[in-house]
Amino acid sequence: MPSKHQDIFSASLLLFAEKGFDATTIPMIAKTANVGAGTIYRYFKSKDDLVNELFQRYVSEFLTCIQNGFSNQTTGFRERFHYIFNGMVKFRKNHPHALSFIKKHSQGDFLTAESRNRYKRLLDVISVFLEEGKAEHMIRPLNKEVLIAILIGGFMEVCELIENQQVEETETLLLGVEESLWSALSM
Amino acid sequence: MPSKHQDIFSASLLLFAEKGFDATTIPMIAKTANVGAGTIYRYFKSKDDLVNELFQRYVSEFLTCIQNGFSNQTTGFRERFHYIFNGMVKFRKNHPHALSFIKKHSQGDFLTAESRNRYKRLLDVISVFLEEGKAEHMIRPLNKEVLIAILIGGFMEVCELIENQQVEETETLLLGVEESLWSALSM
Amino acid sequence: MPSKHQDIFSASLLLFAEKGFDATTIPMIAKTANVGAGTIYRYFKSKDDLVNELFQRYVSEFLTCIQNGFSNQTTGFRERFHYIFNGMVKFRKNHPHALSFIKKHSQGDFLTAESRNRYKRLLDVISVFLEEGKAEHMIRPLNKEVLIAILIGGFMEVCELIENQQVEETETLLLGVEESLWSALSM
Amino acid sequence: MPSKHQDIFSASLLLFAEKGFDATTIPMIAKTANVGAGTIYRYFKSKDDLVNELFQRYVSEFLTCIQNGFSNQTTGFRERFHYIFNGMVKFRKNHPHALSFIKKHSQGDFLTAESRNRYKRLLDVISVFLEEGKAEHMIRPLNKEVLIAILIGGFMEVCELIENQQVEETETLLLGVEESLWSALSM
DNA sequence: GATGAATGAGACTTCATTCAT
DNA sequence: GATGAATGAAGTCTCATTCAT
Repeated sequence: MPSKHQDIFSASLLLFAEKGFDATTIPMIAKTANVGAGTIYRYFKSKDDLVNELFQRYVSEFLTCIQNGFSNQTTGFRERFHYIFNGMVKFRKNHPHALSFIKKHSQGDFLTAESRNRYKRLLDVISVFLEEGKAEHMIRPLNKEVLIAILIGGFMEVCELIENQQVEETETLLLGVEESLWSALSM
Repeated sequence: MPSKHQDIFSASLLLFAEKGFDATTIPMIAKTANVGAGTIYRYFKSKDDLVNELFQRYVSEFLTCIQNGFSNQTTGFRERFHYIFNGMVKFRKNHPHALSFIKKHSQGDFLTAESRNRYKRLLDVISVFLEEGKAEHMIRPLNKEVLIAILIGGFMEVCELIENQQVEETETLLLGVEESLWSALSM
Repeated sequence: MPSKHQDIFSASLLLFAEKGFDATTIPMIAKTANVGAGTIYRYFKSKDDLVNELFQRYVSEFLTCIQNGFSNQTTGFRERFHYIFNGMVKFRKNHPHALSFIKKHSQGDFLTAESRNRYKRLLDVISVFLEEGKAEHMIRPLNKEVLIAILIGGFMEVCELIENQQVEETETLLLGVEESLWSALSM
Repeated sequence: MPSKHQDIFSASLLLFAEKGFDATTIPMIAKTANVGAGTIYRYFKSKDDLVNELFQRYVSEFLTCIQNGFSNQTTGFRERFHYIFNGMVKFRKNHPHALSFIKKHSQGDFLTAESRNRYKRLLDVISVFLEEGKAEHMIRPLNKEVLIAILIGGFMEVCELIENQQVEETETLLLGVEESLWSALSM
């Protein structure tokens, strides 16, 4: 695997997360990645292509992290939520900036159908959990989109605080946030 | 009555909320507002100026909506929260797209010191409520930035759903969201 | 004669002389003349038209001033030069900024054939004097264009100094300049 | 050898000299230089930057040409004037259009402090010569600004004639002009 | 007649993308 | 394969000119 590809990926993630797609220029990425501007076009067809590949990759990894919790086949909903939350936290740790990036770009006009699909699949996995919870009266009887909005909206906002270093990530903090979000969802 | 000014304001709000500052071009705004591109510059010094005026105006109105609840000098925290939430809901109704706009642009590089200040003042008002609640053990003992992130992050995300018509705004929905968010904050 | 016409004329002269044609905008002229921008178009077909009318008028007046000296039918060349020089000085006094204006705009692309013609006629009058002087070995045997360049170039440059108040216009100064320029021309 | 840089420089010099800064557009320069419009911005930060670089370079070269005459440490004023004049002529030959350019832009609003300074230094060198000459009663007792205006104003105007091919540059012509200007300055 | 709000052509400038080296 | 100089489409903004009031 050519290292340049990874360098470009990392630089893009960082810059897109920080400044957003439009405010990030190809020369910026090239400089941050220590490659020539033209080199980027060896690995990605276009800037749109680059952002879509990034988006798809990190959305998929996020999904994986969340699903890893499920594979345990735990039964209690509170426990399943714990695994989901843990997955989200682990993802955030393994991929700093990735959540900011996903949050900032999930509505972008540049996203392809495939990218939107991947994102939808991510939300679907959470939906399933929530719907099952609703069926067993463990989760509030709210529209699943709304529940996801509260969960993801709140969590991502907290992640941005951490990534912007406005708040320090501690065990206590995470436990508190987890409990808060669980309360928001559960009956 | 300077109708054009209002037309430009409305068109900008709509487009900025939908596509974001960078992805919205002056010709787009002009076309949506049914004015010539040059006309925009009779009313606003620059695109940056326009976005800042929009931002300040709606942040201030948002603040007003929230503070109107307080003037009642209610004592119970749950009740105070109800008024805050109501203020937010009323604001959303009076100014469709304004919340999406604020959410999407509150971190923009183009924001002036004054704009950032106004936004900070908005958060401060909520902070005061939360800190008082924490002092009386009504609100979870989490960092206030985190509490705000959960409250605002969740609420704004729900608003986007409504504005994108992915969810219908009903009395039941709002009550459910209010209860969910209160649970997220309260002990 | 409507006073507005004169107001616009004066304001234009001042601004064109100071900043040049391109750097002077119609709104600037309107403001300086205390009229609306649209009013200018009642009196002049276009900005080009305005600058051409100004140019023609002041070149013609300059020509008149110079020719007034000749009408005396003096015979000595030094004396005729004195009258020419006096005419130039008088013109400068009656029309501050007009010489700067003429100097700065005599090569402009916006000048019409008629404007160029008037300017040429001005130079021609001086040419005649110089050619006659050359014929009588009173004036240096240089190309007439060159003699004019030295005379007009030097004189105009001195006028700009006076108009920019880098030098005070005194009797002594004028006598000195006249003598200097006569020496430049005469044998 | 960055040929494009030179191409842009030459094209700019030509167009600025002919039409002036304001009337010269970037597309014009690009077309004349046979480069894309964007290319100009690889070499110059802005149009203002371009004109200032041009100005400083040619003013400095002009100064060098004039000072080369002085290094001979000649004693007679007439002889020193000859070297100055020769320097000016040589500069004109090496850099066609540069004198027209300098003349037309020496009062521009776009000039930076550094550009103005360079120009002032050029005039200062001539001033020193003139002041020394005045002290020894070789040069007319006129304000030095006025003397410079006559010398430079006359010379530059003649140069424009040559560059516009309204007059042919011959040895005889130059001797005549030199003599004429010397007469204008000397007692 | 007088005004100035409105317009859009065109200016300067940026930046995604290509291609010769 | 890697580079970055070169390009031109497109963005922001200005300003001569028009026209409803």
